[in-house]
This record gives sequence, C-alpha cells and structure tokens, in this order.
Amino acid sequence: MPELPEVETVVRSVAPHLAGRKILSAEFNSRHVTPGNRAKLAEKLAGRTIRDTRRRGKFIVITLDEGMLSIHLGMTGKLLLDAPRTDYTHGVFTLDHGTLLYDDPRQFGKIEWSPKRIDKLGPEPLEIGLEEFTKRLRSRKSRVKPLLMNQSFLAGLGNIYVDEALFAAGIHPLAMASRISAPRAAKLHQAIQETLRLAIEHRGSSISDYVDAEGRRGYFQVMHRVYGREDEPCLKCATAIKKIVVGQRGTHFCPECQKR
DNA sequence: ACTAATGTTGTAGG
DNA sequence: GCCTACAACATTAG
Repeated sequence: MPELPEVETVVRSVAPHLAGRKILSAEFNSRHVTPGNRAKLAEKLAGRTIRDTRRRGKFIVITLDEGMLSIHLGMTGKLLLDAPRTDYTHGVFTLDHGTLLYDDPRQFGKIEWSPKRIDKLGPEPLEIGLEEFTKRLRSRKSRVKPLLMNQSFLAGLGNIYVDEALFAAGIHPLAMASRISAPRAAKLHQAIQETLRLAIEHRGSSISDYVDAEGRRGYFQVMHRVYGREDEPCLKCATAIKKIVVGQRGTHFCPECQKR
C-alpha cells in the first residue's frame, strides 16, 4: 500500500485526530510488526501524550511528550481511526478520545520506538533541489530504477512512482545513473516532484486495498500511465507498454518513449 | 499449483 | 564501500 503519497495521505488524515491525545494503553500481538519486547513497548507508550504526527520517507513518525514512535506500513499496513478490529489487527492504541488500529495482513510493516533506520534515509524527494539531485544522481554507478528505489538515496519513492516518474521523464529504467545528462536529470527531478504532488492531490493509489486512516480510497491509480498497464497502448505513442524485471521488481515502461 | 503483489533486510559474490 | 542477485518474511488474488 504505501509509498510517499499514500503515507502522506494517511498522515494528513490521522494527524489532526491525534494531536494532543493521550495514549491510555497500547497492545501488540505480532512478533513481525513489533519485534522485541512487545509488552515493554506498550508499557513505554501508556500515559504518553501525542505532540504531532509527520511523515519522513515512507515512515509515519509520532512525536510524544517523551520519545517517538515510528510506523512503517510495509506492503499491506493500514492505520485506522475508530475502526473495528479484524483478524489482521496487530496494534491497538486506546486514546483518551477514540482508538487507533494498526492492521496488516502480511505483517511486513513495523511499529518501533525511535528506529535508527530513519537516520539512514536520504533526502525528501519533494524538498531536494535540482543541483543536489543532479550531483547525487550522476555520482552513482547504478541503474536508475534501483537507485531511485533505494531509500538512502531518496526517501519515499517505491515501485509505482519510480515507474511513473521514469515514464514522465522519458528515461529507460535500466539507464546508468552516472550517464544521465544534466538536462535529463533536470527532467527527472521535475517528473518525480510532479508525479508525487499529483498523486498526493489524488490521495494516493489504491491498487488493492489501500485506504487512509478514515477508510477512504485514493484515486491516483486511474491516472497511472505505465504501472499495471502491460500490453496496453502507451498514452503518448500507442506502443504497447512493456513489463520487465529490474532489481527483482516488476517494471513497466514504454519502449518507444523510454529508449536506452 | 503457481505467480506476483505499493517493502525491507541480510547474505554472498564481484 | 558500492553494486547485483537472491532468499526470506506472511498473506491474498488471479
């Protein structure tokens, strides 16, 4: 479910409801979502007051009066306000007003107390300037797609938005990052920011079951130009969209608009 | 039955 | 250290 636009949408939908709330109690029951001592984590959270809720890359960061909690939605994680529990509820936060649930069928998500992983994240794609982006991009000896997926290079892009941004920039996913010209790097920088902004405007992509904290689906999926459109005509040139595997991920592109 | 799925991490090898 | 490939994690859907 979650790349930057989806996480941003969840944060926007949940933040106003959480600000100033007190966590009366918390409970966790997945050794995957909450590795380590779950009872101890719940203990640390009980009695804490929520200051604010923000996004950093694909992480939801909840700052408390003492300490901070991070939530990563993995592939199928959902953060839900005042929703009924399900078979996949692996975290429950009982607040002074309302309840916050963490649901996650695949349990690839994580709920952690100030994880060090956040310190290793690269710049925010919506904040990095063109000059720094170009310098970082061209200094790496890697294919462009896996590089853009690398969270220590840029924080927040995932499989959908990398494919969409590369299409918008007219760059082949297997292009070597170090060999992308300055004008094309500028085009990519702009494509990434425009794609993400447009996706956030449309409240993210609901491919299977993504919803925000109030259960609303996003509607950017109907605007995907390559992702999930294998064999369908390119919207620019009508050539059939191709699907290949790059960095072990399904990769969609137009062989005509994104030449090597 | 098999495959792929919006993600990350650990391991091994070049 | 950087880069690539692969496996693993757990579950569902086609």
